[in-house]
Amino acid sequence: MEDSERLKKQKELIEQIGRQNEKEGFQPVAARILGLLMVMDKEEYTFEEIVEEMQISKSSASTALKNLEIRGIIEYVTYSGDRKRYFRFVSGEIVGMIDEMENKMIRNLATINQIIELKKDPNSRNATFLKNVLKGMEFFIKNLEELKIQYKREH
Amino acid sequence: MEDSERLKKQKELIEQIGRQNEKEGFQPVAARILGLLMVMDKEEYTFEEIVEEMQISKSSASTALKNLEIRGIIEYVTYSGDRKRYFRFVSGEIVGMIDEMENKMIRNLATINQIIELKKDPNSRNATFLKNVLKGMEFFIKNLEELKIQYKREH
DNA sequence: TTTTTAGTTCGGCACTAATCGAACTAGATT
DNA sequence: AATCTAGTTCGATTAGTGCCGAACTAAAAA
Repeated sequence: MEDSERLKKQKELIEQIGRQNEKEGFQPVAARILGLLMVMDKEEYTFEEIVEEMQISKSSASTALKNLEIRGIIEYVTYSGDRKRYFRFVSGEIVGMIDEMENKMIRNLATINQIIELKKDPNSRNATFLKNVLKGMEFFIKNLEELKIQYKREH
Repeated sequence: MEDSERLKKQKELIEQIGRQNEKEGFQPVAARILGLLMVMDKEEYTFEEIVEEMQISKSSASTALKNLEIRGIIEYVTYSGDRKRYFRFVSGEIVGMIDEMENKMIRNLATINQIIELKKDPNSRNATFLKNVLKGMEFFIKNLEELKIQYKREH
């Protein structure tokens, strides 16, 4: 593929990833910066370069980058003798992603337990439904735990 | 537990679930209606009852209920000789939840593949990182598939 | 045929979130 | 000491959501 064609496709992909990330709760600018840092061949962007590339104000860049950094999705490095920050994305550890999913499930599990405990009739439609969900969640959480161990062993 | 005390705790739980659901992208009113339908002992609420209970306008109720229904989270039933709709929450099938998670992963996987394909240097830091993430995701997706089968067999 | 019931749709207000520009800061350079 | 660089912080503005009331509709009841 020609370089110019690849660049064009990369830009399109950044936009697509941007929209995808917006759905994950990122603000538009942050979502696209993240896309930039993932997609482009250049792997470390300075603050100024991001402002240039994305056509955004310095203040927007500043807030977006801070947010992304706090969430642990990007980081920056510096090189001695150079005051600039070089931003790059932090590789998402797959086990960490699974952990996150699991934690969310565990929180939901706790809530569902609370609902059931407050039911007058523990055999009502909803109570029964919720108990089933609970059982299923417990099954998957237990097995995810094992999968994580297996994955760590294999890699 | 006394009925009045339970009711009080149920109301609190609805509020808590409401806030939780807001974080999942539901609008405040929809988030709390969902809580109501899950928590209360009464398992089918009419439109009017929801308006009453939640102290919201009919229009808000209408939009919130439509949204929840479109998302497949609640449904309504009718009884012959009664024009009212009786809303209730749809029990989340655990396997369905896992499917959803899996589909999200698969979509991410497709995106990551696109990124890698557009990289000039397939051995660059980011390309390598992304390939690792890809491998991990494939591992978990494959095994989730097996877990689902096992779960279905056991239940 | 008129009225009532059970909602839906629409326009607008209120509030929140996103982005901007301008002023500022702290460290490096001249 | 003054200037430059690399950002940050702080209102102001704009864009977007959420919710409401009022008007509307379609079916049932009187």
